[in-house]
Amino acid sequence: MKRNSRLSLALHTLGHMAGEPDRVRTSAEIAEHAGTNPVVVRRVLGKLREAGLLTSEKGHAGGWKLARPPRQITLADVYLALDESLIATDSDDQVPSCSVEHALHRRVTGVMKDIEQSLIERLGETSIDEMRGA
Amino acid sequence: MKRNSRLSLALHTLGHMAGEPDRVRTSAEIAEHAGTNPVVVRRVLGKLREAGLLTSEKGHAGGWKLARPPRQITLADVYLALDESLIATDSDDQVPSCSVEHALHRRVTGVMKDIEQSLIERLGETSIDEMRGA
DNA sequence: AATAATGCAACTGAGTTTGTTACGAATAGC
DNA sequence: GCTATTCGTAACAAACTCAGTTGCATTATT
Repeated sequence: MKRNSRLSLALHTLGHMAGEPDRVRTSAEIAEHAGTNPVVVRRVLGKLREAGLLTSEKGHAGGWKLARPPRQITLADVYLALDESLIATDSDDQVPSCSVEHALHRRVTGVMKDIEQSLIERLGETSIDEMRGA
Repeated sequence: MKRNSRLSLALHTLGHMAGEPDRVRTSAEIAEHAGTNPVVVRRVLGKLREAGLLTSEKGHAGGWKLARPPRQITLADVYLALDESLIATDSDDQVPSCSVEHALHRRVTGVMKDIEQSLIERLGETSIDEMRGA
């Protein structure tokens, strides 16, 4: 895998789950489908669980399941859950001292935040139901 | 610096240039403002030059300048010039063999491409003139 | 008790990216 | 022509990121 593999893994898995919402899947099963490792799956799906998109059960017959109907989970939910912040600006310890620089910096940051907001709104228009498979 | 520093560096520099479009700036000067290294600046701005957004002149009194009026350079131009592909899908050597998987894979890929297209369109609505400083 | 699953920490290896040095090529001014 | 200045590029080091892996504790079912 390469870049954005977390987002990709999340979307593929949710796409599967949207097809059979009631089926409980183990991380091993999901990892097999995705061609990766169960621990990696648990790491990514753990984020989605924290965000309330999935539930997981330990022990025998445990595994992962959607926490809501597929139509009520949007790509924005997934994006925010993964906390990727693709349009991230530089860190706060990087703010320039010069006032002209500072003004420009704030403007650039503001524009980037606007763009990210637009992206999130756009993502909110698509539910995982719209890419379900099987 | 951290993540997306290339995009950030490009936007900050273009923001400056949009404020004084005729002024020629050296990579050393730009690097000083950005708190980085001239070679790093040349690397990033080189991409923008390849895309036709900037011009550079060697030798005495050489340096960098906008190739077009600030209003005619959009954030989409910058994004595409840097070739970042934030919403990139996984590489082609990763396509699954199972037909069900394959169908889902194509759908997920399609959705991600749509999203990236939306992002680019949104970026095209803002020109670097709108974040000019000084 | 045995089995099967998640949760989590720690480590490794590959890959990416920034920073740096060095040097060649081109240009302007003297 | 000579010199100073600047870009262009290659090569390398250091830091960081990330997927993958192992190991083990915890929890739940049988």
